[in-house]
Amino acid sequence: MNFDPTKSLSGSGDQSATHRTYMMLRRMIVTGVIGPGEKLKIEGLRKRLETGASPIREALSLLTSDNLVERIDQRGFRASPISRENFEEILGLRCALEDMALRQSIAKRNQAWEERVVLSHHHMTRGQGSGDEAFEDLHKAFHMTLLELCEGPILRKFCSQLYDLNIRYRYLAGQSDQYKRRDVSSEHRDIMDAAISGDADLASDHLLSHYRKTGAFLADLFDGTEFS
Amino acid sequence: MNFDPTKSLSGSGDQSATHRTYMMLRRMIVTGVIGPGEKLKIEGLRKRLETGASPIREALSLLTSDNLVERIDQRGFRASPISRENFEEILGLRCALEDMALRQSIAKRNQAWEERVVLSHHHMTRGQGSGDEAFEDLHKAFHMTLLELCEGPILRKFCSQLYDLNIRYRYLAGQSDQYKRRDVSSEHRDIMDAAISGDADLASDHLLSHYRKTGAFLADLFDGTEFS
DNA sequence: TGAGGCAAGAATATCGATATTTCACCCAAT
DNA sequence: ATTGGGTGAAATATCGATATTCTTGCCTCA
Repeated sequence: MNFDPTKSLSGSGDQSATHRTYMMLRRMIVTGVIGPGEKLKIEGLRKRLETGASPIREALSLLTSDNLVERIDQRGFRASPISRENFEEILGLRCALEDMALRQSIAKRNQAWEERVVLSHHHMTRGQGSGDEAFEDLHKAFHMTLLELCEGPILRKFCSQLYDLNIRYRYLAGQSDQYKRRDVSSEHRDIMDAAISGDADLASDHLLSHYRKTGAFLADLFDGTEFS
Repeated sequence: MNFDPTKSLSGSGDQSATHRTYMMLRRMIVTGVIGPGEKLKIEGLRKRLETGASPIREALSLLTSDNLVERIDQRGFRASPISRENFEEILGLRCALEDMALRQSIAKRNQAWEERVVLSHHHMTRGQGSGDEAFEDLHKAFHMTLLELCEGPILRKFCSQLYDLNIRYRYLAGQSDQYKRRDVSSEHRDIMDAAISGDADLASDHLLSHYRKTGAFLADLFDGTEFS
């Protein structure tokens, strides 16, 4: 007795409701549509996302391990709170792990990889005209491509998680625009050029300084007004 | 932090069924009761663990992010497979992250921490007579106590995850016994002494050599007989 | 004989409903 | 006035049932 019109989207395979829900919730939390510390009520989300309770609970469980959602036993879920300490830990870990991953990746570089790096950089440059979210996707793709050849999937996963956590702070600060306009292009180009030429030390320097610059920029906001 | 699985712990209420299920499944996978790559059928687990399908699905989702379980969209869950590459990545990452965490921890050391380290070491030494699982819990507690003061919870969580993944290989190799009997006591003592005296370099050396020794030992097993 | 496809069976994903638990508020008693 | 207890409302955790999807084995047709 159950017709779901969204389910019959021409032959091309749907993903599971859980996966859809996971992606939507993640985006909502990262972009700040759902604020830090906000209570995530099943019933509310059920209506908002037009799905049942089970997919939502599962998606939230998944997000828990991404450190985007906290589970309070017997008391539901809430979006992870933010804090200066949290931000600083993310930045520090990110620098350490991406440094490691980038060096491994460069060590194993080959032509196909170099081409993918150039391409993703190009796409990102092009995407500066698009909306914030579209640009951020391309931006992430570029950074992840740089790490693509690193030793293993676990490290890549950690980096990806930390990336999302970091981006979240940028969205919350509402500075995504400003960031895009900052002269970040040259920083990206420096990283890319060094990586492709195989100079791991230089590439890592550029990468970390890129992160720390953005980091210092955001850290100031904590001293400013908001941020409970 | 895990007490007796029977629910009636005086006064303090039960944990949720999801949490119980999570702990049980995790233990079963880590200790090899559930083998690598094994299909995890909801219905089977439902009967085996005497609970409903929802808690099991949620527990499996949680385990997915610990890299102990893989989710195959629309095709259920399976215990993560093992491989030499996977093992080596775990070992390498573990060395890198625990090195970092241990140094941070030592840098912030204080008397209360030193006492906890000594105590957990003592408990571990004592526990060598107990069963494998009991000893492994104490062993983990000791190592995690060493990292207790590190900068943040994310790093600790990563270390804890990697620890479990590593231990799993030891169980799968069926060498937990042998490990216990190896002269691991002196290695632990060296680590502890260096940590407490504040010599981060020395402590880290001891810790990493401790891991690598065990690592080399296990790696040989891959060349030996089994391991699908 | 082999490839392709259909059908039955099994397993998953999801829904709706219910039993517990928690939370917020009010009232009484000191 | 403040604390303690109790009550009702809201939300969660869990269960049982159903719709969907995948798998496997068999049968037909070239």
